[in-house]
Amino acid sequence: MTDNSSASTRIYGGVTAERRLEQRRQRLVDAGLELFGTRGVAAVGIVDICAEAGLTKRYFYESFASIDELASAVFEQVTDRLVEQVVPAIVAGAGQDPRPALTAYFNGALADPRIVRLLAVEGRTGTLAHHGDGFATRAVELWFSFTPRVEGQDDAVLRLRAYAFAGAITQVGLALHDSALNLTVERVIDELVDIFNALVP
Amino acid sequence: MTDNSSASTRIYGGVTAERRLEQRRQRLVDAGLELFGTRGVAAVGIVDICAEAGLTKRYFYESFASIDELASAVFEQVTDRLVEQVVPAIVAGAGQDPRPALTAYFNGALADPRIVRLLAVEGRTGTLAHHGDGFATRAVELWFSFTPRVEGQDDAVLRLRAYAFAGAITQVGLALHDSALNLTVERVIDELVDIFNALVP
DNA sequence: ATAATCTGATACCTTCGGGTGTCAAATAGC
DNA sequence: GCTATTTGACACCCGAAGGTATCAGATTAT
Repeated sequence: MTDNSSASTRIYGGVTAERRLEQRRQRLVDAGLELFGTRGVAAVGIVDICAEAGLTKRYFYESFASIDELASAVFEQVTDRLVEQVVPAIVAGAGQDPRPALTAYFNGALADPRIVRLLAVEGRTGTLAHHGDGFATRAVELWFSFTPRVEGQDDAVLRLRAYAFAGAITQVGLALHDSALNLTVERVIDELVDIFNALVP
Repeated sequence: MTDNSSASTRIYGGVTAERRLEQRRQRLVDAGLELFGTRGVAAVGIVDICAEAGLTKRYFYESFASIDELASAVFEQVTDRLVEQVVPAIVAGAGQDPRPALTAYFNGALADPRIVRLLAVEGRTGTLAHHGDGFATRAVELWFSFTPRVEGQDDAVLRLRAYAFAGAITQVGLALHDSALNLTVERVIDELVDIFNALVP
Protein backbone atom coordinates (compact mmCIF):
# COMPACT_ATOMS: atom_id res chain seq x y z
CA MET A 1 0.00 0.00 0.00
CA THR A 2 1.90 3.07 -1.25
CA ASP A 3 1.22 6.57 0.00
CA ASN A 4 0.07 7.54 -3.51
CA SER A 5 -3.50 6.99 -2.45
CA SER A 6 -3.32 10.32 -0.63
CA ALA A 7 -5.27 13.08 -2.32
CA SER A 8 -2.69 15.83 -2.84
CA THR A 9 0.95 15.01 -3.58
CA ARG A 10 2.70 16.29 -6.63
CA ILE A 11 6.13 15.97 -8.13
CA TYR A 12 8.17 19.18 -7.94
CA GLY A 13 11.55 19.71 -9.52
CA GLY A 14 11.47 16.09 -10.48
CA VAL A 15 11.34 14.83 -6.89
CA THR A 16 8.62 13.24 -4.85
CA ALA A 17 6.85 15.21 -2.14
CA GLU A 18 8.11 12.73 0.44
CA ARG A 19 11.67 13.16 -0.77
CA ARG A 20 11.41 16.97 -0.86
CA LEU A 21 10.33 16.95 2.75
CA GLU A 22 13.22 14.69 3.61
CA GLN A 23 15.68 17.00 1.86
CA ARG A 24 14.35 20.05 3.68
CA ARG A 25 14.61 18.18 6.96
CA GLN A 26 18.20 17.26 6.23
CA ARG A 27 19.06 20.87 5.37
CA LEU A 28 17.70 21.86 8.77
CA VAL A 29 19.77 19.18 10.49
CA ASP A 30 22.87 20.35 8.62
CA ALA A 31 22.18 23.93 9.67
CA GLY A 32 21.74 22.69 13.22
CA LEU A 33 25.13 20.97 13.24
CA GLU A 34 26.75 24.13 11.94
CA LEU A 35 25.13 26.57 14.36
CA PHE A 36 24.86 24.35 17.44
CA GLY A 37 28.45 23.27 16.89
CA THR A 38 29.77 26.81 16.68
CA ARG A 39 27.50 29.08 18.73
CA GLY A 40 25.99 26.50 21.06
CA VAL A 41 22.39 25.36 21.30
CA ALA A 42 21.35 28.05 23.76
CA ALA A 43 22.46 30.83 21.45
CA VAL A 44 20.56 29.64 18.39
CA GLY A 45 17.00 30.57 17.48
CA ILE A 46 14.60 29.15 14.97
CA VAL A 47 15.10 32.03 12.59
CA ASP A 48 18.85 31.51 12.73
CA ILE A 49 18.40 27.90 11.71
CA CYS A 50 16.10 28.87 8.87
CA ALA A 51 18.49 31.51 7.59
CA GLU A 52 21.38 29.04 7.66
CA ALA A 53 19.30 26.38 5.91
CA GLY A 54 17.89 28.81 3.37
CA LEU A 55 14.34 28.00 4.37
CA THR A 56 11.54 29.75 6.23
CA LYS A 57 9.88 29.07 9.56
CA ARG A 58 7.12 27.25 7.82
CA TYR A 59 9.41 24.41 6.84
CA PHE A 60 10.98 24.27 10.24
CA TYR A 61 7.67 23.46 11.89
CA GLU A 62 7.02 21.05 9.07
CA SER A 63 9.69 18.74 10.49
CA PHE A 64 10.27 19.86 14.09
CA ALA A 65 8.18 21.27 16.88
CA SER A 66 10.96 23.10 18.67
CA ILE A 67 14.66 23.88 18.74
CA ASP A 68 15.22 21.10 21.23
CA GLU A 69 13.63 18.60 18.89
CA LEU A 70 16.00 19.65 16.13
CA ALA A 71 18.92 19.49 18.53
CA SER A 72 17.97 15.94 19.43
CA ALA A 73 17.84 14.99 15.78
CA VAL A 74 21.25 16.53 15.13
CA PHE A 75 22.78 14.81 18.12
CA GLU A 76 21.33 11.45 17.16
CA GLN A 77 22.51 11.71 13.58
CA VAL A 78 26.02 12.68 14.61
CA THR A 79 26.38 9.95 17.21
CA ASP A 80 24.80 7.31 15.01
CA ARG A 81 27.25 8.05 12.21
CA LEU A 82 30.09 8.00 14.68
CA VAL A 83 29.16 4.58 16.01
CA GLU A 84 28.82 3.33 12.43
CA GLN A 85 32.36 4.45 11.70
CA VAL A 86 34.00 3.33 14.92
CA VAL A 87 32.46 -0.08 15.55
CA PRO A 88 33.93 -1.74 12.44
CA ALA A 89 37.31 -0.28 13.38
CA ILE A 90 37.03 -1.80 16.83
CA VAL A 91 36.21 -5.14 15.27
CA ALA A 92 39.20 -4.73 12.97
CA GLY A 93 41.41 -4.19 15.99
CA ALA A 94 40.07 -7.45 17.42
CA GLY A 95 40.28 -6.15 20.97
CA GLN A 96 44.04 -6.02 20.71
CA ASP A 97 45.08 -3.04 18.63
CA PRO A 98 43.30 0.20 19.65
CA ARG A 99 44.79 2.17 16.79
CA PRO A 100 42.11 1.53 14.15
CA ALA A 101 39.34 2.51 16.52
CA LEU A 102 41.10 5.65 17.68
CA THR A 103 41.93 6.61 14.12
CA ALA A 104 38.30 6.16 13.16
CA TYR A 105 37.17 8.21 16.15
CA PHE A 106 39.63 10.92 15.29
CA ASN A 107 38.48 11.14 11.69
CA GLY A 108 34.82 10.92 12.59
CA ALA A 109 34.73 13.28 15.57
CA LEU A 110 37.90 15.03 16.70
CA ALA A 111 38.62 16.31 13.21
CA ASP A 112 35.42 18.37 13.23
CA PRO A 113 35.31 21.14 15.86
CA ARG A 114 31.54 21.30 15.63
CA ILE A 115 31.19 17.64 16.54
CA VAL A 116 33.71 17.98 19.35
CA ARG A 117 31.74 20.80 20.84
CA LEU A 118 28.46 18.98 20.37
CA LEU A 119 29.71 15.92 22.20
CA ALA A 120 31.82 17.61 24.86
CA VAL A 121 29.71 20.61 25.74
CA GLU A 122 26.23 20.70 24.27
CA GLY A 123 25.58 17.05 25.01
CA ARG A 124 25.64 17.81 28.71
CA THR A 125 23.27 20.72 28.97
CA GLY A 126 19.55 21.28 28.69
CA THR A 127 17.48 18.81 26.75
CA LEU A 128 20.52 17.17 25.19
CA ALA A 129 21.78 15.95 28.56
CA HIS A 130 19.66 12.84 28.20
CA HIS A 131 21.11 12.08 24.78
CA GLY A 132 24.61 12.82 26.01
CA ASP A 133 24.22 10.32 28.81
CA GLY A 134 22.93 7.78 26.33
CA PHE A 135 25.96 8.26 24.12
CA ALA A 136 28.34 7.99 27.05
CA THR A 137 26.64 4.77 28.08
CA ARG A 138 26.96 3.40 24.56
CA ALA A 139 30.64 4.33 24.48
CA VAL A 140 31.38 2.71 27.82
CA GLU A 141 29.49 -0.43 26.84
CA LEU A 142 31.55 -0.55 23.66
CA TRP A 143 34.67 -0.24 25.76
CA PHE A 144 33.52 -3.07 27.97
CA SER A 145 32.57 -5.34 25.13
CA PHE A 146 36.00 -5.04 23.54
CA THR A 147 38.20 -4.90 26.61
CA PRO A 148 39.47 -8.27 27.80
CA ARG A 149 38.30 -8.95 31.35
CA VAL A 150 41.11 -9.75 33.72
CA GLU A 151 40.30 -12.35 36.33
CA GLY A 152 39.70 -10.80 39.75
CA GLN A 153 39.61 -7.29 38.28
CA ASP A 154 36.96 -5.02 39.76
CA ASP A 155 34.29 -3.98 37.28
CA ALA A 156 33.78 -0.62 38.97
CA VAL A 157 37.42 0.23 38.47
CA LEU A 158 37.26 -0.70 34.80
CA ARG A 159 34.22 1.50 34.46
CA LEU A 160 36.00 4.41 36.07
CA ARG A 161 38.87 4.03 33.65
CA ALA A 162 36.50 3.92 30.73
CA TYR A 163 35.06 7.26 31.81
CA ALA A 164 38.54 8.60 32.41
CA PHE A 165 39.65 7.67 28.93
CA ALA A 166 36.52 9.13 27.39
CA GLY A 167 37.17 12.37 29.24
CA ALA A 168 40.79 12.37 28.16
CA ILE A 169 39.89 12.01 24.49
CA THR A 170 37.26 14.70 24.76
CA GLN A 171 39.56 17.18 26.42
CA VAL A 172 42.30 16.53 23.90
CA GLY A 173 39.78 17.15 21.15
CA LEU A 174 38.83 20.48 22.68
CA ALA A 175 42.44 21.52 23.21
CA LEU A 176 43.19 20.51 19.65
CA HIS A 177 40.90 23.18 18.30
CA ASP A 178 40.75 26.20 20.55
CA SER A 179 44.28 26.16 21.84
CA ALA A 180 47.57 25.16 20.35
CA LEU A 181 48.55 21.53 20.64
CA ASN A 182 51.39 21.72 18.17
CA LEU A 183 51.15 18.10 17.13
CA THR A 184 50.39 16.32 13.89
CA VAL A 185 47.38 14.07 13.59
CA GLU A 186 49.57 10.98 13.71
CA ARG A 187 51.29 12.25 16.81
CA VAL A 188 48.01 12.85 18.61
CA ILE A 189 46.74 9.40 17.70
CA ASP A 190 50.02 7.90 18.87
CA GLU A 191 49.59 9.59 22.22
CA LEU A 192 45.98 8.46 22.55
CA VAL A 193 47.09 4.92 21.86
CA ASP A 194 49.74 5.21 24.56
CA ILE A 195 47.22 6.56 27.03
CA PHE A 196 44.82 3.78 26.18
CA ASN A 197 47.49 1.18 26.80
CA ALA A 198 48.41 2.86 30.05
CA LEU A 199 44.81 2.64 31.24
CA VAL A 200 44.20 -0.95 30.16
CA PRO A 201 46.86 -3.06 31.83
CA MET B 1 40.77 59.14 54.47
CA THR B 2 37.77 56.97 55.34
CA ASP B 3 34.63 56.89 53.27
CA ASN B 4 32.72 58.46 56.18
CA SER B 5 33.10 61.82 54.54
CA SER B 6 30.38 60.81 52.10
CA ALA B 7 27.08 62.58 52.71
CA SER B 8 24.60 59.73 53.02
CA THR B 9 25.59 56.42 54.56
CA ARG B 10 23.87 55.02 57.60
CA ILE B 11 24.25 51.95 59.73
CA TYR B 12 21.47 49.41 59.30
CA GLY B 13 21.03 46.28 61.36
CA GLY B 14 24.29 47.17 63.01
CA VAL B 15 26.30 46.86 59.82
CA THR B 16 27.99 49.40 57.61
CA ALA B 17 26.50 50.34 54.26
CA GLU B 18 29.60 49.05 52.55
CA ARG B 19 29.35 45.74 54.33
CA ARG B 20 25.61 45.42 53.64
CA LEU B 21 26.31 45.82 49.95
CA GLU B 22 29.03 43.21 50.16
CA GLN B 23 26.70 40.77 51.91
CA ARG B 24 24.01 41.24 49.28
CA ARG B 25 26.56 40.69 46.55
CA GLN B 26 27.72 37.47 48.19
CA ARG B 27 24.13 36.24 48.49
CA LEU B 28 23.77 36.78 44.75
CA VAL B 29 26.98 34.89 44.06
CA ASP B 30 25.79 32.02 46.25
CA ALA B 31 22.48 31.94 44.43
CA GLY B 32 24.43 31.92 41.17
CA LEU B 33 26.48 28.90 42.19
CA GLU B 34 23.33 27.06 43.17
CA LEU B 35 21.31 27.82 40.04
CA PHE B 36 24.10 27.87 37.47
CA GLY B 37 25.44 24.65 38.94
CA THR B 38 22.12 22.85 38.74
CA ARG B 39 20.11 24.32 35.85
CA GLY B 40 22.93 25.77 33.80
CA VAL B 41 23.68 29.41 33.05
CA ALA B 42 21.52 29.55 29.94
CA ALA B 43 18.44 28.46 31.85
CA VAL B 44 18.69 31.06 34.60
CA GLY B 45 17.20 34.54 34.53
CA ILE B 46 17.75 37.55 36.73
CA VAL B 47 14.48 37.05 38.56
CA ASP B 48 15.43 33.45 39.29
CA ILE B 49 18.65 34.63 40.89
CA CYS B 50 16.82 37.23 42.93
CA ALA B 51 14.25 34.71 44.15
CA GLU B 52 16.98 32.30 45.17
CA ALA B 53 18.92 35.05 46.93
CA GLY B 54 15.84 36.50 48.59
CA LEU B 55 16.44 39.90 47.03
CA THR B 56 14.87 42.00 44.31
CA LYS B 57 16.11 43.11 40.92
CA ARG B 58 17.13 46.40 42.35
CA TYR B 59 19.93 44.79 44.34
CA PHE B 60 20.98 42.65 41.45
CA TYR B 61 21.79 45.68 39.33
CA GLU B 62 23.42 47.22 42.36
CA SER B 63 26.26 44.71 42.03
CA PHE B 64 26.06 43.33 38.50
CA ALA B 65 25.08 44.64 35.11
CA SER B 66 24.01 41.33 33.61
CA ILE B 67 23.69 37.60 34.18
CA ASP B 68 27.00 37.05 32.44
CA GLU B 69 28.73 39.39 34.83
CA LEU B 70 27.36 37.42 37.77
CA ALA B 71 28.37 34.18 36.11
CA SER B 72 31.90 35.50 35.73
CA ALA B 73 32.01 36.45 39.40
CA VAL B 74 30.75 33.02 40.44
CA PHE B 75 33.26 31.26 38.23
CA GLU B 76 36.13 33.37 39.47
CA GLN B 77 35.23 32.85 43.10
CA VAL B 78 34.93 29.09 42.66
CA THR B 79 38.19 28.69 40.75
CA ASP B 80 40.09 31.05 43.05
CA ARG B 81 39.05 29.07 46.11
CA LEU B 82 39.96 25.87 44.32
CA VAL B 83 43.44 27.07 43.50
CA GLU B 84 43.86 28.25 47.08
CA GLN B 85 43.03 24.77 48.30
CA VAL B 86 45.00 22.77 45.77
CA VAL B 87 48.25 24.69 45.47
CA PRO B 88 49.37 24.09 49.08
CA ALA B 89 48.56 20.41 48.62
CA ILE B 90 50.74 20.33 45.53
CA VAL B 91 53.53 21.92 47.47
CA ALA B 92 53.01 19.38 50.24
CA GLY B 93 53.40 16.62 47.67
CA ALA B 94 56.71 18.17 46.63
CA GLY B 95 56.21 17.14 43.00
CA GLN B 96 56.49 13.50 44.01
CA ASP B 97 53.29 12.39 45.70
CA PRO B 98 50.17 13.40 43.76
CA ARG B 99 47.82 12.15 46.44
CA PRO B 100 47.55 15.33 48.55
CA ALA B 101 46.77 17.44 45.51
CA LEU B 102 44.20 15.01 44.16
CA THR B 103 42.59 14.70 47.58
CA ALA B 104 42.37 18.47 47.84
CA TYR B 105 40.91 18.70 44.34
CA PHE B 106 38.40 16.03 45.18
CA ASN B 107 37.26 17.77 48.35
CA GLY B 108 37.23 21.18 46.74
CA ALA B 109 35.58 20.37 43.44
CA LEU B 110 34.50 16.81 42.69
CA ALA B 111 32.58 16.54 45.96
CA ASP B 112 30.21 19.32 44.88
CA PRO B 113 28.09 18.50 41.80
CA ARG B 114 27.44 22.18 41.21
CA ILE B 115 31.14 22.93 40.94
CA VAL B 116 31.73 19.93 38.72
CA ARG B 117 29.07 21.12 36.36
CA LEU B 118 30.34 24.67 36.45
CA LEU B 119 33.87 23.61 35.52
CA ALA B 120 33.05 20.81 33.12
CA VAL B 121 30.09 22.23 31.26
CA GLU B 122 29.28 25.86 31.90
CA GLY B 123 32.92 26.92 31.73
CA ARG B 124 32.99 26.06 28.06
CA THR B 125 29.96 27.86 26.76
CA GLY B 126 28.93 31.45 26.15
CA THR B 127 30.66 34.21 28.03
CA LEU B 128 32.25 31.80 30.49
CA ALA B 129 34.30 30.13 27.76
CA HIS B 130 36.98 32.75 28.23
CA HIS B 131 37.16 32.09 31.97
CA GLY B 132 37.10 28.35 31.38
CA ASP B 133 40.09 28.63 29.07
CA GLY B 134 41.84 30.72 31.66
CA PHE B 135 41.27 28.13 34.34
CA ALA B 136 42.42 25.32 32.06
CA THR B 137 45.58 27.30 31.33
CA ARG B 138 46.20 27.84 35.03
CA ALA B 139 45.71 24.14 35.70
CA VAL B 140 48.07 23.07 32.93
CA GLU B 141 50.69 25.58 34.06
CA LEU B 142 50.38 24.19 37.58
CA TRP B 143 50.89 20.72 36.15
CA PHE B 144 53.98 21.87 34.31
CA SER B 145 55.47 23.68 37.27
CA PHE B 146 55.24 20.58 39.43
CA THR B 147 56.01 17.88 36.89
CA PRO B 148 59.68 16.99 36.60
CA ARG B 149 60.96 17.61 33.11
CA VAL B 150 62.63 14.63 31.54
CA GLU B 151 65.56 15.39 29.29
CA GLY B 152 64.65 15.05 25.62
CA GLN B 153 60.95 14.81 26.44
CA ASP B 154 58.72 16.74 24.05
CA ASP B 155 56.87 19.61 25.68
CA ALA B 156 53.92 19.25 23.33
CA VAL B 157 53.43 15.67 24.42
CA LEU B 158 53.54 16.65 28.09
CA ARG B 159 50.96 19.30 27.36
CA LEU B 160 48.70 16.81 25.65
CA ARG B 161 48.89 14.52 28.65
CA ALA B 162 48.08 17.37 30.98
CA TYR B 163 44.91 18.03 29.04
CA ALA B 164 44.16 14.33 28.94
CA PHE B 165 44.45 14.04 32.69
CA ALA B 166 42.32 17.12 33.23
CA GLY B 167 39.65 15.63 30.99
CA ALA B 168 39.86 12.32 32.80
CA ILE B 169 39.32 13.93 36.19
CA THR B 170 36.45 16.00 34.88
CA GLN B 171 34.68 13.07 33.33
CA VAL B 172 35.11 10.96 36.44
CA GLY B 173 33.62 13.82 38.42
CA LEU B 174 30.59 13.92 36.15
CA ALA B 175 30.13 10.16 36.22
CA LEU B 176 30.45 10.25 39.97
CA HIS B 177 27.30 12.30 40.29
CA ASP B 178 24.83 11.54 37.54
CA SER B 179 25.56 7.89 37.08
CA ALA B 180 26.65 5.12 39.36
CA LEU B 181 30.34 4.71 39.97
CA ASN B 182 29.98 2.37 42.90
CA LEU B 183 33.23 3.37 44.53
CA THR B 184 34.18 4.98 47.80
CA VAL B 185 35.91 8.32 47.85
CA GLU B 186 39.19 6.68 48.79
CA ARG B 187 38.85 4.25 45.94
CA VAL B 188 38.24 7.00 43.40
CA ILE B 189 41.24 8.95 44.63
CA ASP B 190 43.33 5.79 44.49
CA GLU B 191 42.36 5.33 40.88
CA LEU B 192 43.08 8.95 40.02
CA VAL B 193 46.52 8.57 41.57
CA ASP B 194 47.12 5.46 39.48
CA ILE B 195 46.03 7.24 36.32
CA PHE B 196 48.27 10.16 37.16
CA ASN B 197 51.24 7.89 37.60
CA ALA B 198 50.43 6.12 34.37
CA LEU B 199 50.45 9.42 32.49
CA VAL B 200 53.63 10.81 34.06
CA PRO B 201 56.39 8.32 33.36
C1' DA C 1 -5.38 27.73 -20.63
C1' DT C 2 -7.13 27.02 -16.40
C1' DA C 3 -7.30 25.22 -11.90
C1' DA C 4 -4.89 23.23 -8.15
C1' DT C 5 -0.96 23.15 -5.17
C1' DC C 6 3.61 24.02 -3.79
C1' DT C 7 6.73 27.52 -2.41
C1' DG C 8 8.76 31.52 -0.11
C1' DA C 9 8.24 35.83 1.91
C1' DT C 10 6.22 38.66 5.19
C1' DA C 11 2.93 40.50 8.46
C1' DC C 12 0.93 39.75 12.75
C1' DC C 13 -0.09 38.30 17.56
C1' DT C 14 1.55 36.80 21.90
C1' DT C 15 4.63 35.73 25.50
C1' DC C 16 8.62 36.32 28.23
C1' DG C 17 12.42 38.46 30.26
C1' DG C 18 15.47 42.53 30.71
C1' DG C 19 15.65 46.93 32.54
C1' DT C 20 13.70 51.27 34.93
C1' DG C 21 10.73 53.83 37.95
C1' DT C 22 7.48 54.54 41.71
C1' DC C 23 5.67 53.97 46.36
C1' DA C 24 4.69 52.54 51.06
C1' DA C 25 6.70 50.51 55.11
C1' DA C 26 10.70 50.03 58.12
C1' DT C 27 14.66 51.84 60.42
C1' DA C 28 18.10 55.15 61.96
C1' DG C 29 19.48 59.91 63.28
C1' DC C 30 18.08 64.25 65.58
C1' DG D 1 8.20 62.67 67.70
C1' DC D 2 9.96 64.02 63.19
C1' DT D 3 12.76 63.79 59.12
C1' DA D 4 15.75 61.34 56.03
C1' DT D 5 17.39 57.19 54.23
C1' DT D 6 17.12 52.33 53.32
C1' DT D 7 14.55 48.64 51.92
C1' DG D 8 11.35 45.57 49.43
C1' DA D 9 7.53 45.05 46.53
C1' DC D 10 5.40 46.02 42.47
C1' DA D 11 4.06 48.32 38.12
C1' DC D 12 5.53 49.60 33.76
C1' DC D 13 7.84 49.84 29.16
C1' DC D 14 10.23 47.71 25.57
C1' DG D 15 12.59 44.58 22.55
C1' DA D 16 13.38 39.76 21.08
C1' DA D 17 11.82 35.42 19.83
C1' DG D 18 8.18 31.88 19.30
C1' DG D 19 4.33 30.63 16.72
C1' DT D 20 0.36 31.39 13.22
C1' DA D 21 -1.76 33.25 9.17
C1' DT D 22 -1.99 35.44 4.79
C1' DC D 23 -0.64 36.38 0.03
C1' DA D 24 1.59 36.61 -4.47
C1' DG D 25 4.34 34.07 -7.64
C1' DA D 26 6.01 29.73 -9.53
C1' DT D 27 5.13 25.03 -11.04
C1' DT D 28 2.43 21.16 -12.34
C1' DA D 29 -1.68 18.45 -13.77
C1' DT D 30 -5.81 18.33 -16.69
